Amino acid sequence: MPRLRFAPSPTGYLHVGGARTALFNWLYARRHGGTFILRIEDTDVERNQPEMVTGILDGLRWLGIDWDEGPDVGGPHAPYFQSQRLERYRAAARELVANGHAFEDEGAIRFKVPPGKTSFTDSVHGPIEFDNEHIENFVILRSDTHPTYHLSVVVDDIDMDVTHVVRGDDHISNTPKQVLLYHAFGKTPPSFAHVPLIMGADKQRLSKRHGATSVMEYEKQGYLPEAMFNFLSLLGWGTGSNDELFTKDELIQRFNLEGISGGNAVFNTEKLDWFNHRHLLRLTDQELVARLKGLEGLDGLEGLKDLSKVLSLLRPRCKKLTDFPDQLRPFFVDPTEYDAEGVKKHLSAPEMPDHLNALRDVYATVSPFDEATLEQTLRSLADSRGIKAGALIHGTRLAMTGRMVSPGLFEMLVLLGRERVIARLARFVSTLKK
RNA sequence: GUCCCCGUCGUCCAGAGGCCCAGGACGUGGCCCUUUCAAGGCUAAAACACGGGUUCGAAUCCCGUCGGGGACGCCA
Repeated sequence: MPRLRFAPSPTGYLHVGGARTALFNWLYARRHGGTFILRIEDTDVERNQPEMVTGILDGLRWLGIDWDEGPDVGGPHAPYFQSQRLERYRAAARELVANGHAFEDEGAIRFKVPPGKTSFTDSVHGPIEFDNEHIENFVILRSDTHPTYHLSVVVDDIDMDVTHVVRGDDHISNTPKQVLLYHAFGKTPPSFAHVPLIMGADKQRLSKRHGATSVMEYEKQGYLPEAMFNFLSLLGWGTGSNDELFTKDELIQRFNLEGISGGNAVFNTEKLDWFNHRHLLRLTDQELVARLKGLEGLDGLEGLKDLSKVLSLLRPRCKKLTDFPDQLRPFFVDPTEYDAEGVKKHLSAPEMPDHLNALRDVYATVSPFDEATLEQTLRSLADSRGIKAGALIHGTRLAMTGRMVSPGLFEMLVLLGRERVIARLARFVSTLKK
């Protein structure tokens, strides 16, 4: 059974690049019934920020990536924090010195790179070969007796029986050093898959100046984890088909290392938005309400009359969760202000208040109070008064929402109910007369 | 500078010698629907970096050039 790991160092939040790497590892492990390990590489005392561990864990959990071994859950190879395994690395370094594979140098221990070539087969890039003369005798144990990255990953990956290393492209040139270490320890290297990096719109490596790069930032902005998951998994990987909209399970079924592309991928927020919209549409009402919980201005959402109908009216108009509060407003409170431009555009005719009054009168008694009847009523009223139905519709929309844009008017009227419709019309007319 | 990776529409992905005068998606334009805004339907524009080979035949293989990215730390 394959064993894979995601090994972040807690020097910052979980960014989309790291998340994508974790995702591929997880997908592969789940696809093949393997094990997914989370290991914290916190050997750099200087840059390490312990509080970031929580941030990274939260990011993974939000995406729905769980781990079989690692922090919180433990496992047969605990501890999963490198800072707690220092003795192991020191022993390993001593072993290499004893073997003649490493030597002391100003208090540090360096690996003795042998002459020749070092090669490995990458699942994404195929065979890759480096001439050892381009590899310096690299440090494996610092003079403060902390291990360097190369030593700790290799020792841990050996100890933890890691079979597949899936990581960012930027590690390709580190790989020969690590392969050399495996050989020095008398072990066979795992298989490697180096996935392309995620770039910003300017094709530069993703960084703060590209705006949101933290996974949790996307949660704040109203993105769904399943949408982010779907989007990220298809950044640098293709299923081979033309379909793109997938659930997590579908992605697991399809995932394979061979489908990972060799070139860098640009993070396209517009496409993320589209994925989010589509996944939003797939949510049941219950799920949607649960996701919406906690957003400002949505107190009492669950008790809203005809909630399900209201939501289906708004769904096509929302890309993100954060779009809902604003769209939902008219269903919670009467408008207190009316779009000035809209009033000017649609209510400038002096007889408009009268028309709206007349509409209010018929709406007060019309029955049934349903879409078809309301529309018919409005249209024949407009007819008899010699005005366009559109004029009355726009005016009524302003009265109901205070705005120029809204979902379909008649659908809204029904959901608002006779009382509110009448009251809002009356209020709007009195405002107009002032 | 040295080494490594990569190079198909603006972007993501398909294409693993003839099925490709290159396909899907996002975005963009147009049309339809329509009470506004969305959504939806239809449709259009849009790419094999360049130059040499190999081959009856190349987006697909080889070489070179150019371009992009990455690595060259007692960071990970």
